[in-house]
Amino acid sequence: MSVEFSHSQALRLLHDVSLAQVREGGVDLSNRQLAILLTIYMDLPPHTVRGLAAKLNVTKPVITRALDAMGEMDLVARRRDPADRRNVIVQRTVQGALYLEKLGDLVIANARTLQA
Amino acid sequence: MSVEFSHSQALRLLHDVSLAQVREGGVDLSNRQLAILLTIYMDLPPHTVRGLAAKLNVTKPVITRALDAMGEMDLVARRRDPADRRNVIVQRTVQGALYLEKLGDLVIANARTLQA
DNA sequence: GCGGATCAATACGGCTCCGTAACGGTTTTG
DNA sequence: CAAAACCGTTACGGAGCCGTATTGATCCGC
Repeated sequence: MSVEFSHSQALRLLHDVSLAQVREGGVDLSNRQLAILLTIYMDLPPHTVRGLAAKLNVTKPVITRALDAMGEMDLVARRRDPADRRNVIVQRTVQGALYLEKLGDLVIANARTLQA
Repeated sequence: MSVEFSHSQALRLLHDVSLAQVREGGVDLSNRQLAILLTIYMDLPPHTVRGLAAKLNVTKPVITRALDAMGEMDLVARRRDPADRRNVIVQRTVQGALYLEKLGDLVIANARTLQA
């Protein structure tokens, strides 16, 4: 089932969500970091640095640094691939799942208040 | 008319939109900048630096710097208030309206593809 | 008018992220 | 096995944004 809404509803939703994020002032991820985090949690594993870099069309150091930052916040975890020890497998964490759950709730709550 | 969707739909929408923004690699605004831009275009004018700072719960220099950056991209314009020359009135631009129109289209297009 | 209040902008030091390039560790190839 | 390929990380210089404090301009109360 697809979701339909108007142009102004779409912008209003973005506005309300980003405003809530800014006003809250808690965890504040860049657009790139959020894209990486959501990819890790919504696309099928396994996720490697190289794979994420290709999927997001950015360089590998960008992924490494984003994982450093989000790992510091316990939003993701890293682990060497035992099968090929050159690879790093990026894994989800309880903290990360919790963060995205709240983010999803925020979107839903704001979507519900949209006027046509 | 409100818009209802599921938790995973909400996150999928965020994922697709942020991914498109990152992959595209064009104009990339911080969360704060986007919140400011959307406020300028969706809330009733007039918009002052102080007013925006209060609405977003950030300090005034944050607004000034964001307006500097977005003004450089022609997404917003500044003008002294003739009635009280201490104030600066923030105005919309054609370029800014165009950017938000594309952004809204991106959200709508992605929302349409959501699966239940 | 003059002093204080109010507005936006700027100065400053610090932090984060960027892109390119180089690096060690691991695996594959010939 | 040695050489080449591959993977993730780190080094480096540069750019952008942060918060606090200050400045310069303008308005208001007495």
